Amino acid sequence: MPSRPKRPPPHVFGKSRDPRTRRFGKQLLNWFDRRGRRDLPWSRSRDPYRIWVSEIMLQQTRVATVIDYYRRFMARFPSVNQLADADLDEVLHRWTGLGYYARARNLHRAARIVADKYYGRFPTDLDALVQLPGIGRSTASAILAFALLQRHPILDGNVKRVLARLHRVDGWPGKRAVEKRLWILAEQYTPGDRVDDYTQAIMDLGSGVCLRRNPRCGACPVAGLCAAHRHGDAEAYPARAPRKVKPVKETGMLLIRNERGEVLLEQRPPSGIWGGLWGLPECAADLGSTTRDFNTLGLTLKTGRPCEVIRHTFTHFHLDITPIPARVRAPLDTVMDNQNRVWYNPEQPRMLGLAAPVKRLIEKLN
DNA sequence: AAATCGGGGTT
DNA sequence: AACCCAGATTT
Repeated sequence: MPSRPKRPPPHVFGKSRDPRTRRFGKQLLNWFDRRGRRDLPWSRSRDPYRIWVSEIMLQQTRVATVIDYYRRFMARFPSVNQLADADLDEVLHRWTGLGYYARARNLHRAARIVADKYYGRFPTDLDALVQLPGIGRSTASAILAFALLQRHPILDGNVKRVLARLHRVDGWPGKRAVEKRLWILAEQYTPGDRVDDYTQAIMDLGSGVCLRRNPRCGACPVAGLCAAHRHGDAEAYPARAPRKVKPVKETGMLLIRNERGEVLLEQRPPSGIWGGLWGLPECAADLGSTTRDFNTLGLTLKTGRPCEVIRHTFTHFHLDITPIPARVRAPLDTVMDNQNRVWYNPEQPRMLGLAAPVKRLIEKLN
């Protein structure tokens, strides 16, 4: 555990900040001192590893869900070296239920880089941290602010909302110009003194008070400084993304059972949809009942009547999946490539990361 | 059904 | 620099 660094003296920063900015920080920290949560497993930690894992988990999941996963994850991988030594499949398995497996893969990759290149110690400058997979500017800043009390602004979804309302920033934050403006505001407001508390406070304000809908402006410590609150249109900020029509794509998924009731899974290519996860072999959606050779699988299959289509929706398209049950009639000469294929027993799930709809389909087999 | 969200990737 | 993409959950 790294030793706790001293806080920079207050006079180093903050003297030149304008009164409004300082009032914001003061009122926010005051609120945090009274209402802030400090009882979470990663709260008050100065260990970059613990902070990093919590930040990655929290990117995609709410606090209440993260707590248990975080405890288990930390119990199994107490240090970055132990995470680096683990098999990816086990890391993915421990992640099952949190979703967003790409982040677990990045976590594992980054752990190996930290272990190999930095001898298990996290880099202490922003640029080096941002080089690590899965760590962008905001996450890197949060790690350095919490672990080393370095003054860096963060800009996660909660902070974006707070700042967009505070200054009635027009436009969708997905646009470069809007995001840039928000980063400038974030930089302006970030204090040198108590940067860790400030960072936690502004995130908590966004997640607990400055809600996307029905913001609790009555409970907000900085409502008096908020332009949107003054105009009574807080909910209009930040502007929402322009929406588009989602195309529908179709695929068939083979539920191939063997005589032991196991189902055949394939590991997907490392990039693209469900990258690196295990899934069912795909085929044409309109494959009828038939017996035919599947040369790529090395099997002769008898496919049955297709099951009901399930729709899985991504940000950009709908995927209509037709599950097609199948039995193995005979192995072909082609050798099963054991690296990428596995017989999976739904009764005794193995340590594999499964794509969400695949998991649903397999669970329905029981 | 729509909105959400930081990071990665492409042009 | 200015986009688009992935993925799963909540509302």
